[in-house]
Parts: sequence; structure tokens; C-alpha cells
Amino acid sequence: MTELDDRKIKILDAIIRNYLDTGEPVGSRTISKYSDLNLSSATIRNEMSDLEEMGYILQPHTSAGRIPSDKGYRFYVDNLMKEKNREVTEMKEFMIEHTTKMEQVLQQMAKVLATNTNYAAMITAPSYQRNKVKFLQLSQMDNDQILAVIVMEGNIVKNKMIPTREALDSETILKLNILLNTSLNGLSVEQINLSTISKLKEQAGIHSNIVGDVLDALAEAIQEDEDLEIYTSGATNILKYPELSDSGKASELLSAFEEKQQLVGLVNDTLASEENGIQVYIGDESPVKNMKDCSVVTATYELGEGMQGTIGIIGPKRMDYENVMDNLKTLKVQLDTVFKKPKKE
Amino acid sequence: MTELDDRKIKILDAIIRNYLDTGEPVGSRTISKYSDLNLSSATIRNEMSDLEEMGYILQPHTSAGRIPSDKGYRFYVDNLMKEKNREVTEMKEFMIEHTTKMEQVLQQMAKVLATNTNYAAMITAPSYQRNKVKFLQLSQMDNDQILAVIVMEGNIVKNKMIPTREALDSETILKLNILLNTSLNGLSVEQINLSTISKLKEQAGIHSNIVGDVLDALAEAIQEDEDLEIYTSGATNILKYPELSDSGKASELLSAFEEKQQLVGLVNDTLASEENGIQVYIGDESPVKNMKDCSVVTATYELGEGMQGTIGIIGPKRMDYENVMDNLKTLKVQLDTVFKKPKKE
DNA sequence: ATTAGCACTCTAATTAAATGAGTGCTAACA
DNA sequence: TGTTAGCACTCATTTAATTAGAGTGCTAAT
Repeated sequence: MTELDDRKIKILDAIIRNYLDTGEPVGSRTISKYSDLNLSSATIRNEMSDLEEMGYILQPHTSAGRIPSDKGYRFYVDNLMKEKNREVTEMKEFMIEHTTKMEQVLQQMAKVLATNTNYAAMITAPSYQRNKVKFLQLSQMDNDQILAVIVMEGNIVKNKMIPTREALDSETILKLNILLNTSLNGLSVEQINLSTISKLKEQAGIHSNIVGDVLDALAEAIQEDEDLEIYTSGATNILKYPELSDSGKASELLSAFEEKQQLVGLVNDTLASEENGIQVYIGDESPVKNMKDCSVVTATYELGEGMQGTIGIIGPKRMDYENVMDNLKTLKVQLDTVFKKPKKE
Repeated sequence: MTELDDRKIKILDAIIRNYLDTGEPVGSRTISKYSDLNLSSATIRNEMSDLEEMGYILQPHTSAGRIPSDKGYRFYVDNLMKEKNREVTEMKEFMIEHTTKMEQVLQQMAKVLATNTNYAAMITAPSYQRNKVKFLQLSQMDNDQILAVIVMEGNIVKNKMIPTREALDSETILKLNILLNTSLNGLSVEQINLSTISKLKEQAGIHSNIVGDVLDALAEAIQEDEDLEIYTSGATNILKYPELSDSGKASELLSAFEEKQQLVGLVNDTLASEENGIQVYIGDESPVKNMKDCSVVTATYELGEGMQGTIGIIGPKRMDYENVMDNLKTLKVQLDTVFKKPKKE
């Protein structure tokens, strides 16, 4: 008996669905009564015993019903779960109410996701590495500082103060601006590599060191943010689920959300192994060890040209996978339209 | 017996200190043994009975010791507490490791505060209203957008995309930039009022509507952030205190930290009633109702010219007030030096 | 192969009893 | 008159014992 036969599958399905619903271990009698199999509880018991031996379900203790094991959940997610296909409209109205800044859009998205699912949600800004430079400007601030402003595709603006040895006259600044813009415009951040830089420096002549400083500073500014830009919402939803809310676990999880740094692991793992775009981590499968008692569902979204970001939901293993995945899928579509079509007004 | 005599004060002090230490209701016998009063427990009992009648302490139930009431804590904070006077150096090293951005400094501060006290910490950026405009620049982005960058004292940079009807030629932009800079440079944000604006518009001639748009957009950009810039850290510390960590309360409090919006009330109240700069809210005294089971200690810091921000600690009523206030005071001093002395490197 | 029936297991809920910290009061004392 | 010893009383907390019930596993009959 190495394969699951049809009847076992039906029973496993029933057990898991029931458990997702109630959160209580489910017994043979329940399945016998509330399924269309028309089998006695005794028969179910035998089958359950087999399912347990095969590792799909387990008993919290001898005289309790069964709950799904990680393997069981995995089977459910891979084979049993039905995909909903909701209309994509619903979310829209919530989403963007004339927010022009990307941060706000993302923060808003996280909130919607958290509210819709009642789990904790996270979302990262798309990596800037492949984003293209659209505009670049230096301005003399005072005697020893230059302000550099960079605008990327999607109107993402970064700025940085650059300390300088001495003030530059306005003509030099103007020249530098023209030089930088003509050479870098349209390049992606990751394309600005050593050879580009040295070529630029050459062209800059006596100001080559300034150019170097500027590029360094920009790289730094972009890098700084890259680490941080994870938006979260509904972290406190975790407290709603008793299996996660006992003081120790809750505290660890909530810290992970507060620090955000720990979520990076999740993001990277998701970006690395892109399957159909949605990843489900059940318990120990998660790359973040604090989350071994949770399930994590993540998806990548793409903004064309390979710029991608990550969205994710963290909740109890007993999670409404169907709803979560539906939500993520919907949001994914939304994100595409939001960023691709430049917004008017 | 309307006034506290000396002995009662000593007993009250002993009760509160003991309770802050242990978190357990304290009984007459404890005080009798561990104080220098040399009184029998019976005498203490009589005094405690009086103190209870006067509202300084209370019994969780008949056969328990006493714990301080809000009134008791208040008396302690106002009259009994000793002020520490720690050296100001200690914090420094943690604090700024070549972070140039204010956000990062503030975030770091919050973290230090939370780590030092083991409570939840918050900190707001100083209000921009009184900050002075240092530099202002418009740049044509594409056919229907202008990028406006504004730099304020303390190198705080804001930017905003402004939609326009048609593109402006570079000469016009140049003129506008000169106009804006000469007229606004050195003015504080709140000084840019209607009369300034109308004067500016007049000078701008045919481009007056653009000027209007620009100023509106800037005002909006500044306002947007003003609401949001509250940094927090250590919110999960709340879970360390049993009196706050039962699911209901913890969840409310943590949400308050997640939403941040709720903390605004605290900030405003603190800014409004500046006493010696440090405010203590005990239980119901707090302007935020979710925090009626906590104590909140806040302070304002000032950056000269009336720009002020707020720092705060939220923890259980049974809080180490001495340590908290000491920390806040120290940080306050730190903040002054950090922002006032322009950082080199 | 399926099922009815029954003994068995183990958790969770309920109740009862024991413990002990702490009070309030009274009467004696200095 | 203020202080203290002594004692009865209260009540939350702990421990133990009991019960109830859900669910299983096994066996024998269908």
C-alpha cells in the first residue's frame, strides 16, 4: 500500500477541509456522517489508521481525532485544493485613492491583503537593480555638499547628499548634469558597471573624481533602501490563532515582522525558485526558521524588464489556502496594471 | 487625616518600590521586615488601611497584599522618585554609525531606547512646519510632469511629481527656479502663507498657475509625511509583561503600534502641554484610550527655531520610571547635539 | 470488504479539599 | 495614646480526585 487509492484521497480531503474549518481534530464519526462516502465510522477508522501510517495525518494524542501533518497539507495544496477564480475587480476600489507614491501604494496593498485574509501580509518593492535611470540631477547645496537626485522608471525618486572638497561653479555642474544624463539615461542600475563608470570618468576630465563620488553615493542610496523596503500589515492578526499566539511563538513572529530583516530570507528564497509564481511553504519548509509553526505563501510580481517584487502571507498551517492563493493571484494582476500603466491625474 | 504624614509617605514609598521590583502585591509583613521603620506588621497594617482609604493603594482581593493605585503611582512620580543622573556618553556609540539620513537616525534611536528600557519606544521626526526652506528645484521630467525637490534645514529632502498641462521650455524652468529660490529661501514652511503665495504668483506672470501647482504639491508632500513619520521599536516588549500580554490587551496595543496613527494623539498632547519637557501619563491619564492599562512617558526635543519632535516610552504601570525618565532625558540631550552640529565625513 | 459492538485510553471539565498569604479586629502593653 | 501580639477569618491558588465524553482499536458477525 504505497499509493493513495481514490477512497483514501477522498477521506484525506474530507479530514483536511474539516480541520481547516473547525481547527479541531476530526474523528471517524464526523467523516462517516458528513461525507458522501456512505461508510461506517469503523471503515473510516481503518482507512485513517492507514493514512496515519503513511504520514498524511496524525493524532495529537491517543484518544483524539486526526489532524493533517505537514505532508498532508502538502498533498492538499498540490492535489486537492480547488482554485477559485474570482473577478479581479473587487480589490481595485480599496486600492489606490490618488496615492502617487509607490511606498503608499505598497503599504496600502499590504493592508488590503491582511484585511482580506486575516493573516499577516508583507510586500516588497521591486528590486531596483533592473530599473532604468530616467533622470539624474546634481545641484550645489552649499560649499561642501552636492544634492544628487535620481529618478527611475515608475517615477521612483531617490536622493543623496554628497560631500565635496570644494564648491563647483554652476557651469561645471551644468556640464556634469548633461554628461551624466546623456550617458546613463536608459541604462538599468545593474548596467552601470565598472566599464561604464571608467568611460564616464574619462569624459569628465578634471572632474572625474566628482563623478566617481556621485556614482558611489547613488549606488549606496539605492542599496540602503533595497534592504529595507519591506512593507507589512496585519502582523497582529497572528494573535488571532491560538496555535501561534502563545507568548513565546507570538513574540518571535511579531519580532520578525518588526525587524523586517528576517523576512528578507523569505523574499530571496521566493525570487530564487520561481515555479508558477506562487510558493507555499508549510511548516519546516520555510526558509525562515521562526516560522516553522506557520505556513507561508508567497508570490512574485513582475513589472516588465525583469523587475520583480514579492508578496507574501504568513498564517497558521491551518490556513485557508484557497482564499490566500486567490488573493495573491489577484493582487499580482493588480500590481502589474498599477505600475505599468502610467497614472494620469 | 487629609494629608500624608511622614511615616505614611515612607510606607507608601516602600510599598511602591517593592511592587515595582516584584510585581507581586505587597503585604504588611514584608514592609515591616524590609524597611528601616522598625514597626510591627500590625502597625503597618493600620497605616496601609489608611492609605487604602485615601486612595493611594488598593487590594486586588480581600486576602491579598496591596498594590499602588494610579493615584499612588502619581504621588510616587511627583514626589518620591529619585532622579538618576547618568553620564550622557554611554549611548553615543550605539547611535550613529555614519547614517546620514534622518529617518535612520530616528529609527536607531527608537531601537536604543527600546533596548535600554525593555519597553516599547516611539519617536517622531520634528515637525516640518517651522523648518526653513534651503533649496528648491523644479525639473522637467517628461511632457506632462515636473519633478519638484525641496531641501530644508537639516538636509531633509522631499520630492513630488507635479502633473502639468504642457511641457515648459528650459528657460522658463530656469526662471521659475530662480524666482522660487529667491523668494522662499530662508522662510519656514509655515511662513509660506497666502500672501507670500499671491505675491509669488504675481511675479510669475503667465506661469502663475504653475507656481500655484508647485506650492500646493509641496505643501501636500510635506503634509503627507507629517502624519506618518513616527518610528517605533520594541513593540513586542509589551508581551513581556503579563499584565499587558493577555490576548485582548496585547492585540490592541500592538495594533496601535502597527497603525501608528493612534500614536498621534500622544504626540499632540505632549507637544501641547509642555511642562519641564517630560510628561508622565499613568493609566487613564493617557490621551490614547487603548493605553489605559499602561503608563506612557513622553518628552519633547527641540532643534532650535521651535522645531520640535516627541519621544516616548510605553510600558506597564509598574514601570521603572526612574530609568525611563533618565533615558529620555539623556536621549533628549543627544538629539540636540546630533542635529545641531552638522556632521562631517 | 464492511460493519456493529464493546473495551479501553486519554483529555478536559468538574468538584473537593488543602494550603497559605494576608487582613481586620481586639485586648494588652508601654 | 500609639504600638503590638494574637487569633479568627477570607479568599486566591494549588493539588488531588472524579467524572464525562470523544475517539480509537480490535474482534466477530454479516
